[in-house]
Amino acid sequence: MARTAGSDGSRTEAAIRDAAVELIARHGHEAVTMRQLAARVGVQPAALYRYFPTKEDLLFTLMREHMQALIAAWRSARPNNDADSIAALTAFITNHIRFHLERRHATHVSNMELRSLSADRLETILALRNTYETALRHILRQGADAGLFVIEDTALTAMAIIQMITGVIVWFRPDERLSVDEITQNYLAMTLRLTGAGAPGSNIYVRQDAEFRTG
Amino acid sequence: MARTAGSDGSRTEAAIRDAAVELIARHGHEAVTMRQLAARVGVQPAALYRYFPTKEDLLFTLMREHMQALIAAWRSARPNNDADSIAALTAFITNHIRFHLERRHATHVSNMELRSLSADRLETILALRNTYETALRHILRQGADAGLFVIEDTALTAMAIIQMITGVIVWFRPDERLSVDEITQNYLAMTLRLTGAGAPGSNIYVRQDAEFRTG
DNA sequence: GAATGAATTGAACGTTCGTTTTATTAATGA
DNA sequence: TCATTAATAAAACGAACGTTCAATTCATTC
Repeated sequence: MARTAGSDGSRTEAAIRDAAVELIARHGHEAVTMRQLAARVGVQPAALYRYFPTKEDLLFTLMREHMQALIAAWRSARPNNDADSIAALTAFITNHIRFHLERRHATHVSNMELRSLSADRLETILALRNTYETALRHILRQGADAGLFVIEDTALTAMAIIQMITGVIVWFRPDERLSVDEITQNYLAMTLRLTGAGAPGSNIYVRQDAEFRTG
Repeated sequence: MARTAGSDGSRTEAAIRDAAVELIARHGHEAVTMRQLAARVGVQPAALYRYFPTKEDLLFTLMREHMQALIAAWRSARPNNDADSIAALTAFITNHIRFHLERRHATHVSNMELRSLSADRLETILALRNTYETALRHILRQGADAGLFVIEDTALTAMAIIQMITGVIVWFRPDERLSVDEITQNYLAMTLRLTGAGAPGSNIYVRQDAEFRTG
């Protein structure tokens, strides 16, 4: 046997990516073998090496493209510069949760498999992550400066929010009793309270809460 | 060679546990080899099998004892039943962050290596985790019933808080610019706002924030 | 319809893995 | 002091690992 009937390089590569994301998310990069991955795709192990030179290259490619897609998604979703900080934060939370719920497996890979990367590749992924997180820090700082937020420490608050809203992929399952919209609205309400967007003197807290309860 | 001078079973076992927690936290369970672990401890690979029958047994033991220690820590730290929900939540957050910052490596192992466990052992660890998380859900529900908290969904809020306050181990480093106390107070303030403990009509929010800023 | 390149197989390489077995030495207790 | 037990070393096991290479077949082009 050799080349199989109907074989197509671009289709095979896509199948490898899809299978790899799912397998690595479930079992971890170290635990997934090239033979296991090949079996899932329906090819022989050697065929994988036509598309990715090493096992780590495959992992790195998946992670880098996921991070780039996340940054691109935020670039499309963010409001104009003249929007107020609460609108910007709302857009950030909404985009983040939607993006991550649509790509639970890929997010798991990008968050959990950093230690399987070589030093310079780790640096690349962390730089992309920092680019994304800086967007949130900017929103928080602008809102705090404008007196809209109550924030003790911008960097710490940004980490706390990121951890909280990314954590949704840990417990969310497709058959969840709450819809994606309900979950998003709920996390948004919590984030706005957490940032003091509903602090005394502002009516935003009450409005948000009422919206959630009646929606 | 055979038994070495000064060798002591209980000391060797403790050394294996310590080295295993650190290595697994850094590289992952699959990536750590028994030879690597033995070298770190300073014994031959075969010596490990006197203390743990298999590699997975070692991992499971570390995870189970960590979860049991976490539950025990909360049992000692929790206030009386007649304490109000805000005091209970404060105690929970404070205990959680202190415990996790003291055991960053073990927490990493318990949170990240679940997929390396067999089905029934996974169930055991998840049951322990559920026991712990139920304590938080109780606090949130009691506080919401008493009108002290504003919570849309108890289970979801509990997950969000757990993710947020456990996430501290991801970015915290021993040389952090903030002290453990500062970090704890900051997370506590965020959690109280998130749960609406500073909702309009309550003066708790303002008090907490002022305490943090002046402390 | 022959030539050329793309896609894949099948087999094998050397290495490393978790684990087992056996022998040997150090500590312990009568 | 002498048997006994605890603690380890040394060596080896078969299996599985990531990866390579030559051979082979399908698709495409002229």
